[in-house]
Amino acid sequence: MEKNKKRLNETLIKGEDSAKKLQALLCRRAYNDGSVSVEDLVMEILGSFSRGLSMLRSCDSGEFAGAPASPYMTLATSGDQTPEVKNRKKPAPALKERRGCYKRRRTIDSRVITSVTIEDGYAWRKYGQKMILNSQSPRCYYRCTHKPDHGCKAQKQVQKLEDESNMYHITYFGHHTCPTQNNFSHSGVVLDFNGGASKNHHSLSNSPSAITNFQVQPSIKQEVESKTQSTDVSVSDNVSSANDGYSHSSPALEWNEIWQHDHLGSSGHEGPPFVWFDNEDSCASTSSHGYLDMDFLNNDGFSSDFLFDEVLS
DNA sequence: AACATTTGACCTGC
DNA sequence: GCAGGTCAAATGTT
Repeated sequence: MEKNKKRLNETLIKGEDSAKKLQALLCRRAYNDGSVSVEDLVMEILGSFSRGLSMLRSCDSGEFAGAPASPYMTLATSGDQTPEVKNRKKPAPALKERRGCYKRRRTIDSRVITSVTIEDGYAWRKYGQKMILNSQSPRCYYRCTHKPDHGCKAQKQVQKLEDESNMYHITYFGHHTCPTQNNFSHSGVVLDFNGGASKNHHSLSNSPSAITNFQVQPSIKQEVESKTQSTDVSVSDNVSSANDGYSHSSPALEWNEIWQHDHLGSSGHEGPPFVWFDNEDSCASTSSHGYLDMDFLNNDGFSSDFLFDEVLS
């Protein structure tokens, strides 16, 4: 176990070094196009590594081995909480059960993208919105629409970037386990984002969690919005899950309602490349995020070397 | 009626 | 105590 700890520590140190090198390279590039947000992004990476290393260093007495592998809460069993938990701080409400216990946002198993639209081909249900410190735009919280019926644990947070790019910082947590999840995920599919800067093609993994159907064309969307939901495995059905039959409120439009002066995603916007990271520690602030020119999506298990090579190529 | 979003309160970690 | 994440009642939409 101590050996594993050492290896993990070495891995994180290596990652930290890589991020520092990336910082030096990207910052120069960022200045060329007038953006400094790349620096922020790299700072997040460095921060993640630093925190991870700090945690490792702080638990050198064997507690690391016994620490939970995942900070996930078992929400499904929240009703089984001990009375000590349920009655903490305040007396139980008279007419209803106390809310289930929940943990603060877990930081593992998260992926971050930056996009002009918050649509990604899945059906999401908004369950909260919160103003974030030092951020002019609220952060919106979504979970998979199919959570109640299929127990899908996928969640995402969406926050509008505060620059003038009308882009959104989207952080995904967990993976879709619902039957209507993405159906592009068979291996061999190659996405070609013609958003301008991107030039490379990348085969997608066949991971069911890989979100591969970004940038649904508005025309397609309109077509499928009128469809009834089915379980057929097809592109159209896959797209239809983005709105899941609720054609009245696409996420993009919803956002326009929140920021009435925004005009995102409603004018046939050609999909730009996304930033896509497996994130070890989701960022807490998106005050000035930008985006990298990156056109691949790879959700599971890519190495940091691969990621950085792609960015720098 | 059934589903969605909104929003204030609640809860937890730092 | 604060900030972020979640809950759930109220409300809106179809």
